[in-house]
Amino acid sequence: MRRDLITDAAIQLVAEQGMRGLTHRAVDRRAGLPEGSTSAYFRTRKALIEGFVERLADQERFVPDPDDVAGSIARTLDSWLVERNRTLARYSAMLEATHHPELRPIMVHSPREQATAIAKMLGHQDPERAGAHFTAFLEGLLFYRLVGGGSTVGPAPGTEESVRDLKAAVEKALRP
Amino acid sequence: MRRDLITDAAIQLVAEQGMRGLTHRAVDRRAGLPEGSTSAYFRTRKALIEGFVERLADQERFVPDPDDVAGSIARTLDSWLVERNRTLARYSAMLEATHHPELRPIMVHSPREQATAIAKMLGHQDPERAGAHFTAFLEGLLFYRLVGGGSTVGPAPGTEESVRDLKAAVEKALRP
DNA sequence: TAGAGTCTTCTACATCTGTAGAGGAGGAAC
DNA sequence: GTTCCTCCTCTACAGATGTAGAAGACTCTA
Repeated sequence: MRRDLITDAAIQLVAEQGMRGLTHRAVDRRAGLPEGSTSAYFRTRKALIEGFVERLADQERFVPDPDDVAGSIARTLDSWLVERNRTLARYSAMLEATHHPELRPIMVHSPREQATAIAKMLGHQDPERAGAHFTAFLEGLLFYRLVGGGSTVGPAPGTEESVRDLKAAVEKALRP
Repeated sequence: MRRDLITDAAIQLVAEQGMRGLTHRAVDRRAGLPEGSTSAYFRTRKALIEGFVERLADQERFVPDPDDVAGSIARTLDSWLVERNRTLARYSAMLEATHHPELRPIMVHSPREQATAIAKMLGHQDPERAGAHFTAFLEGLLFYRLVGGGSTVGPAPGTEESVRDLKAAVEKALRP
């Protein structure tokens, strides 16, 4: 699918060079397509941005295992660290949404409601707030590991140690 | 000081339009200076970026009150939420540092060592890790409040309620 | 007051970017 | 085979951008 080829190239570009690197022609080159291809599929830059954010949102799906909440969350986080570029692109997109409101509905961000549900399940009083804090913690864990101080921090993603470390942190955050 | 005028305008621009909005001429306009001013002070775009990141780093100084660790941290966090644009610009800079290594030494990010020290003080075993998790949590709290789901979340910054909410979160995170 | 040195403004230009449209290639329908 | 339609590639162009240097305004010293 040409369209996915293009949005995937856009994601890589944004991860590697930031939003500034996202130009029609740069995407053409990155995807190995003839000049003008990206411009044909996404006539405006706004459309291109929305296209790549949609692609990001499509690929994002997470269902926690009720028998191993902390473990499944830790594994998911670790996989996001492994897919470094996708996650970096996601942060760029979130920052972009700050001054580009049309993007917000695309990145619905159901995680928050999930977190509230989990907090309720674990018997927090005020699960609303606990869920928000929990989400913040996860978001921060990820962000900090990926860009904290400008570069990666902590055990190498994809290893057992990484998952273990993440799991310990998640367990602590889940504690009432 | 012309130089500070320029870097301050750059910070606002980046917060409002992202890195892409950071161009020499846009900074001139934003700062109300004649065209060419920014270009004279920062001949290349790279220099301009480094200039504004330095300015950000200069303004960032945090010393926790040992008698009220959680409270002083919470108040600082709240003040960063109030200075929304500065904090947003900082996130843009962190993302930028990902593919622009020269920026890393500028944003030294001492918070991490401070966090380790605090963790040690509070008697955590493995203060290294506890400090890292704590920093991640704070970073996440901030990030999530400011850009979570694409827009601001939680109690209005600058209010007593905001500080109280933050303090509760910080206290929990500080618990061994 | 004259001169030297710095700060500021203006102008130039090659390159890149967003966006549009013209036309071709290929396949399906008839 | 002809017609139609969709998908793709190429070209054009106005405007923005990075960067450099020329020239004017200002400031301080002697």
